Amino acid sequence: KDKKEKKEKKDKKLKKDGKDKKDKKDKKEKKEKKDKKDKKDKKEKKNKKNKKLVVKKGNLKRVKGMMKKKVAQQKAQQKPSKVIAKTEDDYEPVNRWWEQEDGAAAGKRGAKKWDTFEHHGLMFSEDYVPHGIRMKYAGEEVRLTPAQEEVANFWTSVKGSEYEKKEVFIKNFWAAFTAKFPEDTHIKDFNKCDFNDIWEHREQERQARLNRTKEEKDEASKKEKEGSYLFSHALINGVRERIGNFKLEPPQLFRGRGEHPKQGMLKKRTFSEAITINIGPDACVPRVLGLPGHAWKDVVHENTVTWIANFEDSITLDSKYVLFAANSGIKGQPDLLKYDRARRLVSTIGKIRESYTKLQTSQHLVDRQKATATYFIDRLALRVGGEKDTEEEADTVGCCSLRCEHLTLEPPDTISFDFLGKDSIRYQNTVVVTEQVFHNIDMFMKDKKPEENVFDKVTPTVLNDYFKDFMDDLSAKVFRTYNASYTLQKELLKFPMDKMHHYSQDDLVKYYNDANREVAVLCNHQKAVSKNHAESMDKMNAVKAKMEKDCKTLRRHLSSLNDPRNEKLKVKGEEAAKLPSNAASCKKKISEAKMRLEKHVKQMELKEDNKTVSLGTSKMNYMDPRITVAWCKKVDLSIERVFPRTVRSKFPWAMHFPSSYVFE
DNA sequence: AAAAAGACTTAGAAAAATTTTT
DNA sequence: AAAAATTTTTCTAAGTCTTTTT
Repeated sequence: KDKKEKKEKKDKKLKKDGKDKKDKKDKKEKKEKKDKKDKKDKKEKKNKKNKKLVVKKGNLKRVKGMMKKKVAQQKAQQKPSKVIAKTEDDYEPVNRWWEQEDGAAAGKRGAKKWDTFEHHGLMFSEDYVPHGIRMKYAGEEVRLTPAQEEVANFWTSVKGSEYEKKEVFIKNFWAAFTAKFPEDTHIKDFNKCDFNDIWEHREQERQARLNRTKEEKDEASKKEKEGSYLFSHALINGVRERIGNFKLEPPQLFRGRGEHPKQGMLKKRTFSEAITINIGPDACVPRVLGLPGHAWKDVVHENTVTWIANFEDSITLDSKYVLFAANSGIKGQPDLLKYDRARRLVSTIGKIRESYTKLQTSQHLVDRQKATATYFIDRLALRVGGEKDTEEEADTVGCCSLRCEHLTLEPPDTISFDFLGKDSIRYQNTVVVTEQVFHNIDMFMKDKKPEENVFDKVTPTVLNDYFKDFMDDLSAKVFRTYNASYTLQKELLKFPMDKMHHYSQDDLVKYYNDANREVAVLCNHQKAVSKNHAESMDKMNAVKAKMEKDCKTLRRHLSSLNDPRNEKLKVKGEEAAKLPSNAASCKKKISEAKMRLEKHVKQMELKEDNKTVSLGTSKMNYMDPRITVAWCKKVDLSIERVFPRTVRSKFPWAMHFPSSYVFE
């Protein structure tokens, strides 16, 4: 049965691919693509061999079953004399946990995650290799020790970014840099330092790397893969799964977001002595590869957690985790539960709204604040906003930590928000609220200083405890997931199914992206304006002007064609030759040119609208992927057009849902 | 009851890869 | 063929939220 389904899928895909290609590509391109694909296939075959090796090394009983399966798979693949096309399923065997009954059960927090678990530890970066380029101090060359030189390198890698100009960053870097010098050094003044030679040298290296030929790049990435394949996957319950961050973070100057007080501090190289390894009790403890003579801090066998290793971050001093990649079952299971939780909120939200509307008039200040804060979390999809220590972190806020200075009240019912949220992203929004909410906020803010909290009686714990009354696994963040998914569905439902056939695949993608954008705006997912946005906008404006001129020229030409008495156009030879010789063809040209102009203007608008909006975050984290899958099936749009590979491989469990799926 | 620890999700920047334009 | 633009992937910072400790 399984095979049949797979085959069907493949066939469908093939057809679609064909269609897409016909749309645009000419034959040449087709051929090229095929070649590329063939290459890929070869590569993947090699990888598979490697995988087998890894499996062989494993000493687990379960592996035997897997091996049999794999052999069978391979035989099946070898049999047909011609392989016409491969799907992604052929490249990486997926762990189909969702096909088992209650397959996501292990996704619950604290549930047992594995019976057997083995991996090869973490990948350490190579030791620092000095280049010997000197810095200048007050015009004089200074020879640097390797340790000094390394920190100097870190500084040059920040050149051209905002960090280079930030006072705090410079201060912290300077402290880290001078710590590498003896106390009696004459190097005392940052402004007398000139790192340009070092920058130049590293920039040259960077350019050389960028300018490598395709072959050289492929060769390098092949080598890189060979070097990391040992570490990139773990074997959990006998299933090979990708690890997300198996490479240790290279040392660098800490790049905190916004006004982070620790930006520019030296983030030190992590050694094995700071790392705890989590692994099956029967598995071999991995060697500390690359650091001879070193040992792990500890080895534990905890099968109720998802981490592979855990180490202390030298900047924040709290622990960081090495975790599985997003496409792994161990990440997929809790993710599925997350979206189902948000779905259950759809049928509970009515009760919650009723409750908090009532509580907004409560005699108890705590309840009143709680209910009003919940209103924001529900209606504006604000984050809950835990307390932060501004000595240690950037000063950002969420709902509970909003201060009076972040709100402006405009009677009778309008509130303006202006604050820095997560990642120091600015949230600016003006909303009309209910009379009661306005009254409450006004009351909470009365007699408070700008730097005091609006909701001084409420903390995330208070809110989350309140939410537990309605659903035992409801917390503040679920409202964001719910809101995002609900909005996507609402927007996609507006699609006119009866006019479906007037929509090209590109039109459908645009329709989807418009819905996606609604969600991203709601969640305030932003990105920095690209460096050359203004420039390319200017270019597009120039093209627009040219198009408008062309339209005008054609219209004048038409009028002179219609009536010779009208003023003749004064155009030069080449351009004149292009003008049509009769009125009918001129009319046609005008309408064509008009269409082109309209399309171009639309494109410009879209670009401007998208300038600061990031669609990816909601796609990866907030919108139930089954809504997208269902819609794509309904309108016959191939999922690849809206879900890039990373997204598809994160949501394999969502792909089989039918077009009738609803988020409710 | 408050604070800290612990574990995991969510986030934008930057790098890398790919596609489009010149 | 090179350059520019755009998309995708990688990286790791920055949140949330539950559990444990004080």
